[in-house]
Amino acid sequence: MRSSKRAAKLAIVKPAETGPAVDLDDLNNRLGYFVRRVQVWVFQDFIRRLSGVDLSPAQFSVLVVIGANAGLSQSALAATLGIERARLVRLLHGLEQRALTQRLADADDGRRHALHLTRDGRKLLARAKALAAEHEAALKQKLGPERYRMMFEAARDF
Amino acid sequence: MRSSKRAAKLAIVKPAETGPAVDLDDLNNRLGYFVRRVQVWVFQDFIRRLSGVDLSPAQFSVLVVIGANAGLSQSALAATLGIERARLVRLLHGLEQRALTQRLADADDGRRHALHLTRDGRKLLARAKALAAEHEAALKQKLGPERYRMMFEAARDF
DNA sequence: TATTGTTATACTCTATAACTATA
DNA sequence: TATAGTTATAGAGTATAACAATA
Repeated sequence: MRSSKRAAKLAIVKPAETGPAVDLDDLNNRLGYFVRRVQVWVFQDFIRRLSGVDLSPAQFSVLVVIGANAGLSQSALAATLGIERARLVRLLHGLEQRALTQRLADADDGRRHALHLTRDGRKLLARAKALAAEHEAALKQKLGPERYRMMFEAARDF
Repeated sequence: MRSSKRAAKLAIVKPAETGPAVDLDDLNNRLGYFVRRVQVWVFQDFIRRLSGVDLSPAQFSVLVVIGANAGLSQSALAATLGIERARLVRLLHGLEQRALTQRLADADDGRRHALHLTRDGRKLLARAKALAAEHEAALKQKLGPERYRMMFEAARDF
């Protein structure tokens, strides 16, 4: 990726022992196989680009949703993102230790925690959103504009 | 899903505390977010449908590729599927314990293992392929024919 | 020196179950 | 009874590093 220009120019770097090309057989007809490949690329690129703010895809999505829905409960957040409530506890614990989020007492329901971003959380989220936008542009370039638009239209609201 | 007809008819089952609908904010503009949601659904459905043959998506893909490329090396298999060589070792160990795969000595290169399916492996793979085809049909139905075709065209060969 | 397969480690994610406190 | 948050556990998946055997 990084040295694609030079590699294209030199071209003598050995084709990575390409070999006879492995047959994927039935996997060629399994959409899930290719969706997974896209997803793996997305996570790798996302993690790399957000390494400066040290946020995983899951942590980023949690901050985004809290930021746009201040005061929501952990259950609501977990259900929205498809994360297990049990896992969200540790996730929030990590974010809270970094002073990015807060769990406040919910006025209406003593069982619930009202989730909020701290001032630091809002600032970091703003930086993270900018990096996530760069990641999105990279994905668009990787797929090409047509395939990107097509996949978005097909996957939206799933 | 299973009781969608009855639920639509009764409708009194309480809308699962739908609430004010959580705002996804920027996530609505992140293709990776929706790709991940599709991928999670795919894995869950796949695992459930192949529970009878007790194969994970990774194990299935390994059997398929070995089946179509008898004698290939672990490195080639790992590179093809994007699996770490180290992880493939344990994966193959599990399949070998179930007598589904074999690691034979490679005639040309003493370092390599030539991977093969056993007779049981071929038989189980045939059953698994049929179940995977059912999963594919379910995914197509879940997405709808148009979105399925669109996503496949966009994701193919990624 | 580089590659193949292997072992080991650590961390994340997923899936459960069980517990508490509130409702 | 049911729900919200928590703790604990076990199994996958991921990412490394290091090693022996072979090239």
